[in-house]
Amino acid sequence: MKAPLIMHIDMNAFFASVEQRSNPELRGKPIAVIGSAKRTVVTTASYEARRFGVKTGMNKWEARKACPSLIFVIGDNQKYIDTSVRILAILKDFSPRIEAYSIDEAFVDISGTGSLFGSPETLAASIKDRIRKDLGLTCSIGIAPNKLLAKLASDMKKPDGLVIITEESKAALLRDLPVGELWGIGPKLTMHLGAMGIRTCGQLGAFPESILRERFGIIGERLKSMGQGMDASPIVPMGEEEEAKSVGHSTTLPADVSDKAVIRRYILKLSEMVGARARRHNLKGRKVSLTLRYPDFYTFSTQRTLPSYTNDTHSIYMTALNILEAQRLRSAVRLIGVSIFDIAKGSLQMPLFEEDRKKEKLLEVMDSLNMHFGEFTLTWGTIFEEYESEAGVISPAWRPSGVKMVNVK
DNA sequence: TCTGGGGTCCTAGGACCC
DNA sequence: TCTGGGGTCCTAGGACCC
Repeated sequence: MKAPLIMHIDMNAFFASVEQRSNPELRGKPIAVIGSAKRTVVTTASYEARRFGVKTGMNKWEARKACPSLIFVIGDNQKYIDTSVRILAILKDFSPRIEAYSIDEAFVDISGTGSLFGSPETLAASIKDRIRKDLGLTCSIGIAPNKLLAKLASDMKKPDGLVIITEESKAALLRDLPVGELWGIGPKLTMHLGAMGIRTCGQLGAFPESILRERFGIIGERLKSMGQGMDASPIVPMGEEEEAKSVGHSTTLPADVSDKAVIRRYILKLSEMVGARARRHNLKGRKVSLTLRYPDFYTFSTQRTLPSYTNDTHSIYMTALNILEAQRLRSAVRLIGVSIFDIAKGSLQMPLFEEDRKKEKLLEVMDSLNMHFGEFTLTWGTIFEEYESEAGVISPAWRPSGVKMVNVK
């Protein structure tokens, strides 16, 4: 049996690089890709901007303060989607087993490709070449026996890096590596582990599993093996992904809102976005949740279980509205979110009654019209123009196809 | 004139049933 | 008057990821 070999490809400053590629005036300059909404954050900073300390997640003012000459570019999701699809097509030439992990990252199973494409170094060089020639973009590539280490490797040299970790080299690498560098160990776990005297992967890998398990539950079982650089998680090739488990949309309002009528209209818009996307993919949910965020960032969501599975905008809206009406708002609201979950494939849940069938027909017509004439041409109730300009930032949970191919205008 | 949006997985506690 | 345990469903919330 051939030894598993996994490649992780991480596009360098993806959105910013695509913008610099398509607009020569931006090349070599500090730029930050942002959303078009009023309260937006930096999605990606170019390497020139990063040198000034501009980071993902900064708001515009923080970013401007870090780098006064920073150029803000409003992101163009369709451009990134098209580019991502082309990258995946290039990867397809090298292996059929590709996991589109996010819009700018992919795992490729390159086990046993040696006879076709040469050594891992040669293969990585060929892929980098194709991406550079065809798209004018650079990427960092990590190659290792599993996904955990491949991801770590691609992160070790940026931009345009290539790092290979082998079974033989991993122990020396992990010995002094901070645990927080590992994929899946975030700030909180780093803190808790630190309090236990565990700071490096070497220490984590040598720690008694029983204690980790006791302290961290099911995650604890994995932690020790992660510290040892072991990971059995499989590549999930494109087209073999599991069905989505939830479908949702949320929006940060241009300004905090306390008027319930306005909040209701946003809930309607979000319900329609959720319903339309779920219907497009024939998914129905049995639970609806409404999320509210207050100006102090206190965020909570309340869910309600429905008697049957639905993807009907009206049902989603009414349920979310019921949740809202049961709340006493603490203050003005900053963010509103609506999602459905506990998902079933729609065809498994045929409507029982004629009324429901008629409603479904109506929704189908509405959806097809909206598809031709743009979102929200037709919808339940009134959606005012004032909301049309709200634009989102593309989700990294994005997939080239299926329900996760969200493209918020 | 602060702090986006879309996800997954896990845990804990309470209701309810046998 | 005091004593269970197991199982499922449900909700809320947190950690993590890009």
